[in-house]
Amino acid sequence: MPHPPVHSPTILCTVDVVLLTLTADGLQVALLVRDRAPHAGALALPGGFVRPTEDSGTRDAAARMLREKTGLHSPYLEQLATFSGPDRDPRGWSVSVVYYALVPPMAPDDGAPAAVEWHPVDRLPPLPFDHAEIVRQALARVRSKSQYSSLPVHLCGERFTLPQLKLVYEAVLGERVNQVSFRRRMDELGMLEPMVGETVGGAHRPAQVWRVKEAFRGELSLSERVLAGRD
Amino acid sequence: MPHPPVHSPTILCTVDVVLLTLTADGLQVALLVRDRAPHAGALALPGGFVRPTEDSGTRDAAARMLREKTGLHSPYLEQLATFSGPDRDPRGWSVSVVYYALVPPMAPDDGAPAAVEWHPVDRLPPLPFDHAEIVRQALARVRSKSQYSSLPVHLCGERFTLPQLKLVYEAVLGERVNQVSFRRRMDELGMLEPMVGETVGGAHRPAQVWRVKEAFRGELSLSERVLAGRD
DNA sequence: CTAATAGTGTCTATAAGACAGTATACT
DNA sequence: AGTATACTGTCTTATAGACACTATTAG
Repeated sequence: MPHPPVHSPTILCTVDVVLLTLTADGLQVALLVRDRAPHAGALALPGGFVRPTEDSGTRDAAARMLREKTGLHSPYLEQLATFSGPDRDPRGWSVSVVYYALVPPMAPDDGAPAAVEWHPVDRLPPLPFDHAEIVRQALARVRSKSQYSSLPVHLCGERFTLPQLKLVYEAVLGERVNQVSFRRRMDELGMLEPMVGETVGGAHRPAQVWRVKEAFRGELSLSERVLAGRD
Repeated sequence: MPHPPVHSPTILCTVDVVLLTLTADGLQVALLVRDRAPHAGALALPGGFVRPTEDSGTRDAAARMLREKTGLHSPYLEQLATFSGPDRDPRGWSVSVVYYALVPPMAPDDGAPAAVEWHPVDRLPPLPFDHAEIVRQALARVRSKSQYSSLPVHLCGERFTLPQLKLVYEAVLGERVNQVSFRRRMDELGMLEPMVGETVGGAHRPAQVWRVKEAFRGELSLSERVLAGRD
């Protein structure tokens, strides 16, 4: 049986994850202090080697990386792209399959190891490898997909109000969203259901609480049209 | 210096290419007869092992694969996704970074080795590995991107008429395109320039010949809106 | 002149945005 | 009652599609 070119130098096969959340300070990306060379001590994306004995695929490896390194489970985990080349990792020719994940903002000690540092995506520290470029592409993807899909709901908790969700879209897209159109679209998508009777709101008229319908949980709703048109 | 887990079984790192063209019989995908195990003799996507000593990245490997196996150079070559797992290749745990390419229909003996077989995408023979799924995803991507970008121009030759280009969009999208809207959009994109004086057309009014402007060649024009609305 | 395709002008339908109104809480 | 926010009704504007008209060629 013919075999791969064993005479060739080994290719390092890794997975990296761009884990994003949204706080009052905008989109944040999870960074970890690397505990080993190369770049020991530096802040970098969670990642590591694929383990053929454990992982059933790179997606599985990415989920494992999240679990082991951040203590998180993200229901939304999607492949971004694969980065490769002889120079991106000083250890040798490497291939990194990159995933991105979106999670709701966490309570301060919500099981996440203290090692996780959240950094605003527009004020990142210098990152090792090609991680800066990877984050840039992840952001572009998230912003692009948010135009015509329900992606941003993964940045909300399980229950949310439409004004809250609108703010999330605005934060991700970086521009104002038309209130009337936004509500029309969310209605047309048919993806949300009101928690009847449940409202939240402090000093003024309380807002209806919604959640994603069972059938739509875990996957995205795609729209033919732009979901969040400008105001 | 810490090293990758050398005790782990090797991960096979490969590249596959979904090469598409458009003929009167619709979208066609390039298949090659495999000359070695596994699946020797079967029709499969062009692909092979990444060669760290030769390739500067997986994109480069994909371009090499195209060149070596089909004799073609495709100006449009984009990463589709990466497929991985223990079972997709009988030789072991593998990662395949898949690219897709679009080329104009070729003259019968335009340098392509005889080994290249073009098959209509909607009537493919059984394919080995996970190549059927890969082709499916490539088609979905191409159709999706054609909605709002100039992608289909890569299926035309260097010069084309607007009626021809409209037919290409219709073939890719699988639905009729509104003539007036189509011309409006192509005009607004500002990507095409007329070859003044050049027209083609047989028995009736000849059509203006166009080409992609220098500045837009090699890259896509993206539109905020749907490029090819229904008729 | 006819036929057939290329290309345009313009009306209509649809969808998005603006804006102002009503609704409902807390003070 | 006042005020601030939630939500809605409706007018205006922008964009897409339908349709018919003109343009240009061959025969």
